[in-house]
Amino acid sequence: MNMTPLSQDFVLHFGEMGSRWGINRTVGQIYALLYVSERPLNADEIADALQFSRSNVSMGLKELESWRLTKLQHLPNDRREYFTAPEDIWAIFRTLADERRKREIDPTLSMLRDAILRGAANPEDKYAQKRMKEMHDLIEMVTLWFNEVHRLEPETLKQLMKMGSKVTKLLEMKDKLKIVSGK
Amino acid sequence: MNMTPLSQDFVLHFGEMGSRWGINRTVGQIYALLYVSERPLNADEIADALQFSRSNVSMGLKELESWRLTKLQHLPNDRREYFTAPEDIWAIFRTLADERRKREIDPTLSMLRDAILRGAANPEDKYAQKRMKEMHDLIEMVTLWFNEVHRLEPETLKQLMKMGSKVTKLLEMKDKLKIVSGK
DNA sequence: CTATAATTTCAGTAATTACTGAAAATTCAG
DNA sequence: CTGAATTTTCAGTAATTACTGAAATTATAG
Repeated sequence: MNMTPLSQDFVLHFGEMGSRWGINRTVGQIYALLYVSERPLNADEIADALQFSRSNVSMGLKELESWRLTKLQHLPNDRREYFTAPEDIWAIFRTLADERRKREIDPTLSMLRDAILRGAANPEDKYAQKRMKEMHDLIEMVTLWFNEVHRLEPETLKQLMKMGSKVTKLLEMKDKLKIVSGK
Repeated sequence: MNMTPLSQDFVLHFGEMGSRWGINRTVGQIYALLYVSERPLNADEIADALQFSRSNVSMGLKELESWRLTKLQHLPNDRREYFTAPEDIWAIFRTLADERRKREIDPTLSMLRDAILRGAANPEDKYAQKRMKEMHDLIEMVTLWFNEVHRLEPETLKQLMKMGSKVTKLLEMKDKLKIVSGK
């Protein structure tokens, strides 16, 4: 199987971008290929399209699976495993955010919390703890908020996003409304 | 100079985390060290504290500079350059988000836009374009919103975050308020 | 069960990225 | 200017990460 030039470009770009994050080129390309492919692909087709060894594809798929970014299925009269990227782009976004939180944010928050609670004899440590607290609070705040926004329906989200900086005004309105309703 | 165990742990954790992102261990550690250090440090002090070669520190600082994450200053009667991390953690967060947008999001959006506008003869390309459009719209939406939120004052942001999922209710209130005020 | 198809593992190797020390370039006090 | 202090560059090397092919494992059709 050979990709169309359109898919080619997309796949290559994704490979490059992947390597700017922790994700390696191979994994990025496999995901991109699945993402733009309408029908499910098996490992051999992927290896063929991307010119990777079969074993490399196997490892890449495993990695993607650990990120919960692929779906596995079987076709009738075919023993091979077929892979797709989930349909709903919002779901993909959430999954990715979730995994990153689990792998990167949570351990960092935990480390920071521990560090902040330790005894600090010297002024250096006092200052370091102050800084760590600031970082901790920022991360926690952003994360908490994100978790909440996460649960919103795409429609609500779109609405919110259209508002943009008008949220400030909205917040003011909220206070007025409270007064009006007496609540 | 030797770090306290507290700073040690923080610096090491950051080094590890850095390498999960595109940032290398060295750069992560240098930044962490500056972040928890109350007074500015020169390159030799950094090299000494982290046990890196002087030239490695030089390269690391240059990298951090390209991310606009360090501030350079001079001390009286000292020719050497001294470095700090900016004070305001929100400012740091914004800078980081800005740079990532510039380096990762913008090129991706541009690639997607181009791809979507190309002619698509076959059904595969049609589908691929549909998917790319979905991705493009998601990224653009999140980015636009983020840009707006970005400009808000920390205080407003905190307020918003405290609200969390209540934003949905707030949106409903907004509609009611419109009716009440007749606007 | 058995035979074969499919997938995974893993040791070895290739490719990439990180790091160093020496040399070059730059800066600035005198 | 001059020369010492400081910083940067860069070629070579070390360390890490990615990738392959062969062998082992697992799954399933018959």
